[in-house]
Parts: sequence; structure tokens; C-alpha cells
Amino acid sequence: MGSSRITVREIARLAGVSVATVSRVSNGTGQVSEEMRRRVLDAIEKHGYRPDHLGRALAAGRHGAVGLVFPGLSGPYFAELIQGFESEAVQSGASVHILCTHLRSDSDAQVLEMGRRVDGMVLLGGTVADETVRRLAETIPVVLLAGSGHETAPVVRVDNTAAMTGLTRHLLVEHGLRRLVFVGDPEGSPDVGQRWAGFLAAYRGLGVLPPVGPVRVGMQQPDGVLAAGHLLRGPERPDGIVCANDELALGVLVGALGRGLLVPRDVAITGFDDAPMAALVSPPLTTVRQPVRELAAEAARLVLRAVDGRGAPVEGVVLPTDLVIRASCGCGTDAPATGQPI
Amino acid sequence: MGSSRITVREIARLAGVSVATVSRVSNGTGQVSEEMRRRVLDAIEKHGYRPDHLGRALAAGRHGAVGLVFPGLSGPYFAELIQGFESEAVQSGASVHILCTHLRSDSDAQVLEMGRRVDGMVLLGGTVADETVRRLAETIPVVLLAGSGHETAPVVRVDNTAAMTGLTRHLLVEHGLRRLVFVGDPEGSPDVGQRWAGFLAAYRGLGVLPPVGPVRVGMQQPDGVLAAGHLLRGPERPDGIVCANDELALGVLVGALGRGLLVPRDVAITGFDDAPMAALVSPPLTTVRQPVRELAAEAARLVLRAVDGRGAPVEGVVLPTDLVIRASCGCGTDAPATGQPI
DNA sequence: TTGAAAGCGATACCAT
DNA sequence: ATGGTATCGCTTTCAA
Repeated sequence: MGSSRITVREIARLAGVSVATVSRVSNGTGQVSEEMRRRVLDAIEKHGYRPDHLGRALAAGRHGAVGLVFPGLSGPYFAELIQGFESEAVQSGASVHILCTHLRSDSDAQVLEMGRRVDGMVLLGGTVADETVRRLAETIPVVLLAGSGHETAPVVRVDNTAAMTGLTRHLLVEHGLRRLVFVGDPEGSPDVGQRWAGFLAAYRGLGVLPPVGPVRVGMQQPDGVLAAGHLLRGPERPDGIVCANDELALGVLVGALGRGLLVPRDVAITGFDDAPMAALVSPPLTTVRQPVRELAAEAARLVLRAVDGRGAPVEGVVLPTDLVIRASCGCGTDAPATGQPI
Repeated sequence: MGSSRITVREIARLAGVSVATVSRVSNGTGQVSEEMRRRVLDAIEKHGYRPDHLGRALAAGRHGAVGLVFPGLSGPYFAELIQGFESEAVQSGASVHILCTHLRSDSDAQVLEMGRRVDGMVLLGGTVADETVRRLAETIPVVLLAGSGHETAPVVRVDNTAAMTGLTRHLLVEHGLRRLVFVGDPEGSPDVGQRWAGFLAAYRGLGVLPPVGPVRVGMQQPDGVLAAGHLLRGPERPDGIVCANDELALGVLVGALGRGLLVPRDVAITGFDDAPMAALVSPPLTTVRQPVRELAAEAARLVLRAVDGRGAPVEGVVLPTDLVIRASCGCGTDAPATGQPI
């Protein structure tokens, strides 16, 4: 209880100096004689004084904090993301506010409210309305992560479309598969929308008729198990299942194996992300590697830079992906095992 | 840029009233005539005024924020935890600060620093030194989550020891297994420490000699795959693998299946948490259900209540678990499929 | 009902 | 080098 209540004024009184001097000493700014510095330092030490953050922030006109807004936590993807962001922010001395908009109707208001408590924000693509992003962006620096900016704010992302086109082409061309199905909801997030677009583009590029529509499900492993249950039931099953992320793919794999099917002989399965588990299952998963942590760290760096104000205005960034060919697509063990840029 | 810079004073001037009146109107406190209220509301509306959070917090002596400190994100457990905490906090109008101590040496200092920016904190058990918890607790309300408090702060947890004893007894007694091995690092977190203790207690309770030691690994699915690789190699393999959480168990299952072993015929496998995937794999996982989200929500409620100050001082809480018998332990399909309290 | 003014805790300018 | 004081934006007595 005690140590928290003590202020600059107290220390100044106790050390027999002015508050200005205390401030100078505690911040290391300005010139202070050795004598004074000692007196102040002693008082600070003795009473465990630490300047109050609110007072300091008010005077500085800065919160010393950045915010991260995401739809909800699900799986390794978000975990990586948050860690990447947090790590970078904390390193720069900024504290991290988070907000899950997950299924809350008033989330736009909450996002705006957060905008009043931080110096800058990173929003995951598709979590808040474009209009909200626009309003926010005229107040504080905003960076979009894995979304499509619609000119409202700089975006940090990968080229989902191209990556998915590359993966789908591999299935279509190298393995001659034709009855592919895409698992994931294109409307669920910009990422998935772009991947679905890339999936379709591969078909178009080869002049073959694409499947009617995606299997719209969530993005977690259990969703994949359920989707597999649906897809692999009848005799007319697909010859390849292209999943919007690795978690879904892992779930589909579990579901397929659980039904006694052989992968990739009976059905090929692919993912996206290259999560740690992807390499460890049997058969190991063919997927697309994206630098999730680095994406988040880069977004953090960008807002932090924008908050700092100096330097060129921040611009969006596109980070590279790798096509990771393993065995779940049907490639033999002697096929290239490591990634090639796409 | 524009709308953010406007202050109470501005509004007061524009509406031709005093700042006190503006404050009263914008907070709905005190008595204000309809005439004044209209004038102020108009000005506020017209200029999009929203009171600055720092000024307000400084005057109130409150941050309106709570912090959550965890070691690092890994898997569904932490995701649930964060969401449970965040959801409860935001509902109470508090913003949420997070800090991952993960592998950072100066984390104790950072935890203390966070203590200056929030009104209360929840710390995951085992993330910071007892001494740090103690120092923090004399400044702001602190609640421990899934840890052992050592009298420094109230703890919200489940009875890991009893739950794991129940599960282990089931393996030992019902299935007559004897060569069990525990996978997980008891020193990694208080939770795992308690589960290991419960595992040992089951042996002691039956007077049979427990295995020498745990297989110390991380807590994620890939760690389980690796552990399985180790354990199931030779001819002297265990007849049951008791995992510290479901993720490990899922990994071990994948590893076992990948080696062509049959579960539970060749080896039984159990988990802890009852993650969504646990029910969906083949065979479905025998495990212990713990209310992760509720644990975090309860911790949030406790710290929020403590911050609020009124009411009885907060005390620790132990939430119930359920033993969930499925098939991975060797139980047949006609065995009880749903949980029984332990 | 309304307004003037005193904080909240810290910083920084301006004299000295 | 040091101290006095205005300032940051808001809330809240205290008078009127």
C-alpha cells in the first residue's frame, strides 16, 4: 500500500530539493550536481519511488502503449501472432493492450474506445468495419495485419492468392487431381477470401472448371474433423482437400484416418501456415509456410514507427511465403522436401 | 488528427458554459438544467468530443485497466484463458494489458512495470518469482491463476493433484496397467507439478512402486510426437502414457499411430484439459475436464472486485474437474462415456 | 443550477 | 545548476 502513494513532491520535500530536480534526476535529463543527485537518489531509493505512469503520460501526451485487435483466439496462428506483436512492442518499451472482438456486437465502439487509450493500433484484417478503421486512422496510427486495407491504412500481409494458386496448381498439374474441394469460409477473413480466390485462379489458369463452392467452416482442428466427416462419407468423395489453414488440414487428416482412408492414396490433403505439427503427422502435410510471427512483429514496428512520427510515412509490406511440399499431397519421399519460394 | 485534440475547455468555451458543467454532462453526474445540457451536448456532438482517458484516469486515480501475465502462448489452453479473462474484464469496462514473460530474463522488472499501469493483475502460476508477486501485491491487488500462492495472493485453480490421482487410479485399478509413464515437466509449471504429484499419489495409495521419473518435455503437440518417438521405440515400451495435457496426448497419439501401434491395445494414452479435439480423435481421448475459461473469468472477477475495494476481501477459489472416460485408456464403447465428478 | 479553482502526478520552460 | 510555476485534460469540492 505504502510505496505506491509517494510522489515527486514528496521526494522533493524529503531530499530538500525542487520537483524539477527530482524529475531531472529520475529521467537523467538536464544537468544536476553530484551532491543533489546523491540526495535525490537516496530519497528515491529509500522510499522506493517510481514515477507514476499516468502523470508522466499526461505530461508527455503519450500513453506508451499500443493495441492489438483480433477476432478471437484460435490455435497456433493467433498465438504466434500475439507473441510476435507483444515481443516487439515490449522491446520498444510500449505496453500492450488487447481486444477480442469475438462475437461481440458492440466491438466497433470498443475498438474506438481502445483508440483513446493507446498511441497506435494494429487490427487484424476483417475484425472491424472499414468505416471504423477510417475513423480510427484519423485519430491515431493504424496498421492492418493480414487484411485488405481499402486505402484506409497500411497493410502487412503475405500474398495469399499467389501462394494458394501455386499450391493448387501443384495438385492440379503434378498430381492430376480434378475433384478438389476447398475447406474454409472465404467470408470469414480476408486471408481466407484471398486463398479461395487463389484456389479459383489456379483452375482458371488451366482452363478447367472449378468446383462449385467452398465448404464453409471455422478455422480450428475440430472443424476439420467435422468437415472430413461430411466430405468423405459417400462414394463420390473428392480426390483432394485444400484447407484454408493447417489446423483444418490436421483435423481433416484425423477425420480421414479415422474413417480408415489412406492419405494421400485415397485423398490428398493440404494446409496453410506450416504450423509445427504439419511436419510431424503421417503423412507429413504439404502446405504453405508464412512468417506469422514476423508479420506481427513487422506490424508492431510499423505502428511504433508511425507513433514515433519521424521518418518516412509507413507503407504496407508483403512478406514472402514458401510452398512446402511434403507427402500429404501425394508426392513420394524422393520428391523435394523443402520449400521453394513462390 | 482534428477530433482528438479537442478538450473540455474547448467544449466549455464553444457551449458558453464552464468546464465543470461539461464534465457533469459528459459523465451524467450532478444536476444540470435542460438548457445547459442541450447546449453542451450539441457542442460535444458537433465536434465529436470524447473525454481524454489520461486526464480522466489521473483525476480518478485509476487506470481502468487490468493486466494478465503468462509465460507464453501455447495451444488451446492459453487461448481459452486469455479469452475468458479478456471477456470478463471488457464487460466490466476495464481494458486489458498483457505480458508474455516467455524466455525473457528481465521479466520480473517488466511485471513490476506493468503494475504501475494497471489497477490489478492476474498472474499465471509459476511465471514470476514469489518475491515479485509479494512486492506487487503490496501495491495493487494480485490474483494467481493456476498456481500455488505461498500465501502471497489468492489463487484460482483446480485440484490438479486429486484429478490426476483419480485418472491414474483408473488406469492402475480398472485396467491393471503397471508400466505407466508420465509425460510433462513438473518444474515447468505448478499445474504440471501438481499433476505429477497426483500421479505419484495414486501409486502410493495402492502401495505399488511408481516409475522413476517423468519425461520432461514442453506442453505442445509436437513435444508429444517427439516423446512418443522416444518412448515407443524399444520392445520395453510402457503400457500407458499419462500426459500432462491434451495437446501432449494428441501428439503422443499421432506418434503412436504413426509407428503403426494400436491405441489402446498396444498402449493406453490419457490427457488433461478436455480440449475440443480430445473427443474427435480415434480413439477418443480419456482425460480430465477443467473449466479453463471459467477459471480465467473467475480470476478476472476476483481482481476486479479487489480493485473495486468494497465487499469482503477476495479469497482463492478451487473449481471442480471431471474425469472424462473415453476409449484411449482401454475402456470399451459400453463404458461410461461422460464425466463423473472427482 | 452553475462556475471558479484546487487538485491528480509529472515534465519543462524560464528565470535566477 | 537550481527552483518556481505553468501545463497536460479532467473531476470535484466549495461558493455563489
